[in-house]
Amino acid sequence: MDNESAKVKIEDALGKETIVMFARCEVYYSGRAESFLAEGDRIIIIKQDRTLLIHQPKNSMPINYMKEETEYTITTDNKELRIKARNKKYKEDLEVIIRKMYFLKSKNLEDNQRLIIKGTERDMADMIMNNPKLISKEFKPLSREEHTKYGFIDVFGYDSKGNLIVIETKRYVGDLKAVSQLRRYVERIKAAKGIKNVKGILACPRITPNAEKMLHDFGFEYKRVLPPKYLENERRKQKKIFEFKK
Amino acid sequence: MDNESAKVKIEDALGKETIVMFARCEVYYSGRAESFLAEGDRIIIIKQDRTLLIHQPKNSMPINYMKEETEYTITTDNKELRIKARNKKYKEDLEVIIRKMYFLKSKNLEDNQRLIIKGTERDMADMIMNNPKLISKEFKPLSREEHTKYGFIDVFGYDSKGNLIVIETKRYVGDLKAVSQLRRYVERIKAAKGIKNVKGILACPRITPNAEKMLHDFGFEYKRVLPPKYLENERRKQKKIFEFKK
DNA sequence: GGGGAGAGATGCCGC
DNA sequence: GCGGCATTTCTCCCC
Repeated sequence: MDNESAKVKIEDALGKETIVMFARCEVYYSGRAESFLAEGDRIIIIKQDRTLLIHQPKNSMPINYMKEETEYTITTDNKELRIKARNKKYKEDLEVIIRKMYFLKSKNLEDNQRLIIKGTERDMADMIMNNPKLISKEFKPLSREEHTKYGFIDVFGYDSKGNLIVIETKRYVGDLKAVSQLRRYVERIKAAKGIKNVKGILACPRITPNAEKMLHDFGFEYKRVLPPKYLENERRKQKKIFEFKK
Repeated sequence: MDNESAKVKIEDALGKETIVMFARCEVYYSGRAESFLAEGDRIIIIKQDRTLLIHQPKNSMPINYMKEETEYTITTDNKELRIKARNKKYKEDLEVIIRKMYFLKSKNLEDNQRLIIKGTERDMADMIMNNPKLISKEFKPLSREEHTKYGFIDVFGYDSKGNLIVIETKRYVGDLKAVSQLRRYVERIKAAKGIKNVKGILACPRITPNAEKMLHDFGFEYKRVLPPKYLENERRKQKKIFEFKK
């Protein structure tokens, strides 16, 4: 395909059809950072919302990209096709210099579906609210997403001894960051209420050794809790996979 | 294209060529979480390293995906083409049920280039190491990436009054997390060295109000520092963009 | 729009 | 492999 035809095709499709190209190109980016990618073969996608994605033939992340509502200027001569992309909102500029267009295709795609997802940290906190015994027999939950100046508490409550309880949940591994987060909330609650009997609990399936050490240094507790999806997996181990489908 | 031909094309290209499809499909995923995506038009990509990407016609993130080294099983009948993807390492499964294959293309792409990038947090810390006056006239840097049990310190040093200095850098906005991080390091240094005269400095272009409050609560300092790329931008404001293109 | 935090985060580096 | 952490993070929610 010659450069002039490619230019026309892209301009006609922009904002109406999703465009996919295989092309040999180099890429310049300037915005939140600055980057340069030397010549190589890539997949270039311009979506219907004017999102730009440039993918190398390996790895899952795009090597360069621009967000939705980007403006495009296409220029061409005998040797090159240049796609200049500018996003005013994010103050970003990107230029693709295409040295060889192997292939270009565009099509209007219709898709208004949203992903339905289960097994998130939110589900985990909800599970604890609904079944506080997962933390302990004494735990009484009060609220979810309690707002403090120093952030939001996942689950907030008290126990039979009159202690306030701050719970931070993690769906996978509790790490140093999670302990820091918990500490911030516990101290904020102590300061805000002017009391000292506030306990911190980190609820997650696993914890790193350093995080556990730090947790104990500050007098907090680790409570092993599995996210809801694992429980479901337990229940249907004998059943076949994907049975959750709707 | 009939399902049987598509199946053969995909099987032939797998691991050798990058495959791009426009297809009407639904998607099931089970692994770290579980998800379902009802029928719609999407771009499906299988890269040469067996990475799978499914993109809707809007937004920059893939709606579903599988990592490199995924194994594929393609099955078909008159009505559907099913792509079953399994990743043993990450214990993830995904299934794409294609109801309409609009288009399929594959090609071997050659690309061994790596992105050259400037203006990262690492560059910012390096800049402070090389030009400590950006922090203050008294600051003397000692090391980058100093390791402690509670994490790595971006820039570590001392001042003319004999205080140790811990600097945490952020390339954009300093937030509560950044202050927590700084605090962790300062306390760790105090504990490890058994001393009290350790100062914490958060070096970044901007800081959130709550973070600034927390910073002052703990006796730390905010030092406004711009990442190197902004400085370069200043220098070449009159020049045309993309001149950095090395 | 800013602030705060999760994400099927991913990717990088170090041990 | 795990740990710790930045990311052109992105996305969502709430004020």
